[in-house]
Amino acid sequence: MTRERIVGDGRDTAFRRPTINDVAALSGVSKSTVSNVMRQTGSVSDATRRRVVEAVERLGYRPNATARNLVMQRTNLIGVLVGDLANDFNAELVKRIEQHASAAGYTTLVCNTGGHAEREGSRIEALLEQRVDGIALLDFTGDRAVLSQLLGERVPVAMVSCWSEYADCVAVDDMVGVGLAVQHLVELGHRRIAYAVDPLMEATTRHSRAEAFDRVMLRSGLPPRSEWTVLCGTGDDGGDDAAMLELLRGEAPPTAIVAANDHTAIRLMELLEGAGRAVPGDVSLAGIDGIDTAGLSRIALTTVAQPKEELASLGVALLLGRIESGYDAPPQQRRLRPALIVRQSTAPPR
Amino acid sequence: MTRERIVGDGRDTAFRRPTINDVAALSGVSKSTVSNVMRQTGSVSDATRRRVVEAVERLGYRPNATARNLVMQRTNLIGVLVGDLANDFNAELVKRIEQHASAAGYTTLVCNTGGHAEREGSRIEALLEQRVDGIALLDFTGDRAVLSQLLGERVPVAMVSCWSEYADCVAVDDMVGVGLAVQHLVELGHRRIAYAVDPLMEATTRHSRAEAFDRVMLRSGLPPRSEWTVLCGTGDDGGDDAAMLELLRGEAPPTAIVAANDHTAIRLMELLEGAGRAVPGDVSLAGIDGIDTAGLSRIALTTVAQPKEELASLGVALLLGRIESGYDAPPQQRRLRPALIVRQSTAPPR
DNA sequence: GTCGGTTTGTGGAAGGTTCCAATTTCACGG
DNA sequence: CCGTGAAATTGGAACCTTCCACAAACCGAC
Repeated sequence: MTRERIVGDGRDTAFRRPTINDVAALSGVSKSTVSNVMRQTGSVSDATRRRVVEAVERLGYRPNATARNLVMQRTNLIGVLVGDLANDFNAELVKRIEQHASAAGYTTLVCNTGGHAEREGSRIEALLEQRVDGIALLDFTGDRAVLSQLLGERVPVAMVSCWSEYADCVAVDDMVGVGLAVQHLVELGHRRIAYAVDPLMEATTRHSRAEAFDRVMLRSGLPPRSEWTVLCGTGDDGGDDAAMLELLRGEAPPTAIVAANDHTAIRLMELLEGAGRAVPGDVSLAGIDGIDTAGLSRIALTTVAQPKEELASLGVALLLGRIESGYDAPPQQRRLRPALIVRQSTAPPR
Repeated sequence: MTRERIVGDGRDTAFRRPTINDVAALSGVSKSTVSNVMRQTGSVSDATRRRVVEAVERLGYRPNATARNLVMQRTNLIGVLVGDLANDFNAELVKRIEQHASAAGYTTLVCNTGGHAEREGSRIEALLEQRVDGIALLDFTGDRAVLSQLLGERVPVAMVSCWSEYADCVAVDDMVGVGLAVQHLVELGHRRIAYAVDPLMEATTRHSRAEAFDRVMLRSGLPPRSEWTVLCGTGDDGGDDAAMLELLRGEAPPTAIVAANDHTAIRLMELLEGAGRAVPGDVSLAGIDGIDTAGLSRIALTTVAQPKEELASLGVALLLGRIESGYDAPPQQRRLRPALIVRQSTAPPR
């Protein structure tokens, strides 16, 4: 039962975790009975149960999930793929997803892709090798190879706050969200409105919000101008903050900016004020997401808040539903309604 | 090789992932050879290798990590326990830890404990069942039962930004950190300095910073007053924001506050300004951690920044070191030096 | 050809569970 | 005391790998 000592330095003894067989031997029953006791299945007499429980405690036995996973073809693990955990919105979402998942008995594997398709692919590969029961995608680079890799694998996938027609999805209705922001600005009197894109943002959402912006502007009788859609960023991410400043320096510049997400809106707020433009004095600024930081009174960013809690709970529910009741069912897609939160970063134009 | 159809609705066919045996059968070699090809071990002829690789691709074979884990007694999984992922500092740390771990071939299991010892215990239990190779503790409630549970398990543990004499640790030197903050305030002319505690904060760090504060104050010839150490919080977390406001309303109130972390400092900034106290006009405010939000020009919080990148990389290095070169070695403990970042939330007293 | 040595390939055990069919034990009525 | 059905218990197969000792094939030299 115990192995021999391995080395001579006197402190390293072969250490073996107790197995179900050790428990069986100590309590004088078969491993099947121990298994039944541990899982509370089958029928075992009280006396036997007590003896087994005692042996379990004496030995400090803990079932080996690895072995269980192998035989059950089930790991109770779910993977969460996120672009940038340092983005408040993602962090909050992941936190809530982990909570719901663990309440349902699942443990969460988190992978940060940094928005690189290559990394995304390799992390998915790792998740699939670990035989996760399902994957929640919070960010998706949109890389076609990755998508087909995933779809070809028959692994349940739920997209949370992003979108694909082939998988279960839950996301905010971007037409409504962007509409709320634009309408608010229009009501304040703005006519010249620019749109700031975050190059690091998840691809499907990025497109859908950008498209929504154009449609909403048109609907408000304000034909969008393509040069007023600016990719903002520090440079190494493919965006160009200078372009936005340039735009504001031109004649008849935008009097308001809708940013594709709060993270960008707050960066922009820094940028503008650093360049001597007051917010909302010179330019109004609205974001999307509703991160906590936007609510600080010193930031006071007007934003279209996503219902994070519903996003997380519905996302987990969709994923677990697919895991537990079969892979083959038409994808379920849920659109949630966002809510406008008006703060002090927006005001009537000069 | 393929199983029979299962149900009659015509779309659900028993699906089995290909195993190493399927590959072996298709390519006409033994599973051992397939294994050798996959792991690039042993010696296999070019011709055979090609045939195997082709079969692997045809079948879409992916090694089953579950089976491998079982036989290798190794999962290449590490657990990360964090109190609150929605706290910027933690999110950034987790992100970096995940990066380092995955670069080293490990996948990361993230658990959010919410600061509850009970939840902490149950999440650790889950991690141990999954047979993670090691656990990184970013937050530790300090619960003794949990600690002994962990220490009794012979599982490698590294504490990142928290401390225990029994495990590998890497954290900032709190005496130095708090010292920098206090010294800065003293140099500005403050004599009456309060200390704001975050009740949700990780226990060991909370104590060490609180103790450091007292010692540093004493050293500066400013005997700390116990009623000036205030547990700040919304109430449901055990803290009491009102108490801090009360304190400021008294006579000869503190002219400066050191907060145990940036998160609390920023909350306090909101609170104070909401109550009509200007920062830094009426009260100076300094935090600890150096989160990104503190650097926003509208927040401009003076803070003692932790070297996040070193914390993460060293933490992972310590953990992997212990995993890969033996459990029994004296704990390694590393103290890093924090750095003061002076911004606009601190100024000379009135 | 045969011999030694190297390269290449193989079969089977082990790893720790769950599940199921089969067996043993038990309690009770006849 | 036997038979019966239910309750309790058990042994072995299966899950999919890795690893190791061993076998087969091959090669060049004599």
